Amino acid sequence: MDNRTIRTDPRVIRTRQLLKDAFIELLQEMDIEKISVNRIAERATINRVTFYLHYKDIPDMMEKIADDMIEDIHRSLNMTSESQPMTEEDDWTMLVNLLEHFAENAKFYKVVLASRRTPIFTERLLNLLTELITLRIERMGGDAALTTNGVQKDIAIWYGSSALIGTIVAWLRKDMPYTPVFLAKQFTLMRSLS
Amino acid sequence: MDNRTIRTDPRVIRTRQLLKDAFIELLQEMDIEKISVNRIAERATINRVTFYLHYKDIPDMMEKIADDMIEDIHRSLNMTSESQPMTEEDDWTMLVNLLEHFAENAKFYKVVLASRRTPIFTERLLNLLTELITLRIERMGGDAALTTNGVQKDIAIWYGSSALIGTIVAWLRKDMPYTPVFLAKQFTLMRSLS
DNA sequence: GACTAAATTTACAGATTGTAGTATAATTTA
DNA sequence: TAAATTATACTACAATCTGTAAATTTAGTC
Repeated sequence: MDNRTIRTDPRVIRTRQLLKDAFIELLQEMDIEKISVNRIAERATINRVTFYLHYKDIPDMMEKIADDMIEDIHRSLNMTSESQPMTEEDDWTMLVNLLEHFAENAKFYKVVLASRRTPIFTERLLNLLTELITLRIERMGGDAALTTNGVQKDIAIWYGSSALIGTIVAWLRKDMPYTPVFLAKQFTLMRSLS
Repeated sequence: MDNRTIRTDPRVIRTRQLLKDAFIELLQEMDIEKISVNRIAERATINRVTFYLHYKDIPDMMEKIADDMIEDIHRSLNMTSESQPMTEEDDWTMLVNLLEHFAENAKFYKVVLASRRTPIFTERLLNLLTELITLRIERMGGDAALTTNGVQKDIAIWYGSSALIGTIVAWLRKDMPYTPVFLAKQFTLMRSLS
């Protein structure tokens, strides 16, 4: 079975859809560690062996579903023929399109992005940074309690903490090409607005 | 065994350290799905049954290790007695302390935060957003190619893409308390600097 | 040295995994 | 429409993993 090219056979489409739906359902109900091929096949009313005709294992299935997700998002962006030449207008449109795409498929995205799929460590660290940034923002905006420069407080917190942890992770992945002090300076430069 | 309070017995400390080291080692070598209690115990030169004397299962062990991690980080911050009263100076110091703590324990953090523990979906989306933001930044700074306002380009990209995806995830978790358009406006307000 | 608690050893039932071979059903093509 | 192709179902199997139990040995504490 040529996995990515030939898949017009309605049986293939149906089977994969059933498996995907079953997997998303199960992700809502339990942690991923508890999801077995057995359970997925059972929920999908598909024979377990058939699963292996389509996917190597569960991680492989997740990769394929993620591939489809990226395709969907690309479509939702309404990219003009070439992706290079873009105006500020297009920039705004793309961002809105992206967010609306998430809103329309919120059920799916909430499960695969926002449920407890976030590994425990990143999650804990994110919580910690969120606390710290909350303190910092509340300290700054003693008067402008709720909004700062027209930015909603909670959104600024989400933004700042995610940016922080994400940058740290990227920095670690690249084997720390900058010193801690340099990176810290960069942080202060970038968040000088919020 | 009172898990968090009484653990002065050197045997307990030794066993948990061996289990933790073995787990971190295995995480470097293979995906988490392939890590079994069997393998951990084997690598730790500890009887498999002993694992269950300390942890319910692997996710439980990860939680406990994450607890310890948060404790460590808190210590590294050098919080002054009270955490509330802080100056801008303290803010800077904390940030530097945090980054230096990561640098000192990079081996551990790189494995638990920066290896492929990031779930496939978030990872894929992060890659996509990184591409988009890279385009945007390169478009803006046609002249100021490498640095914008003194901010390193790659760092600005890490920062912006992480902030974007993190905010979206938080927004989804909260069941989208803002409309897509409103959220998009907030994004433009916050990144108006970068 | 006696007492206490942790770790080991052995054993077991139940579940999961991945693969194989054959049979049946659905789809496509000539 | 009939034949050829391909997907799915069914049954079965060995290997591994899980979680728990009981009895024993080892190490630490008082």
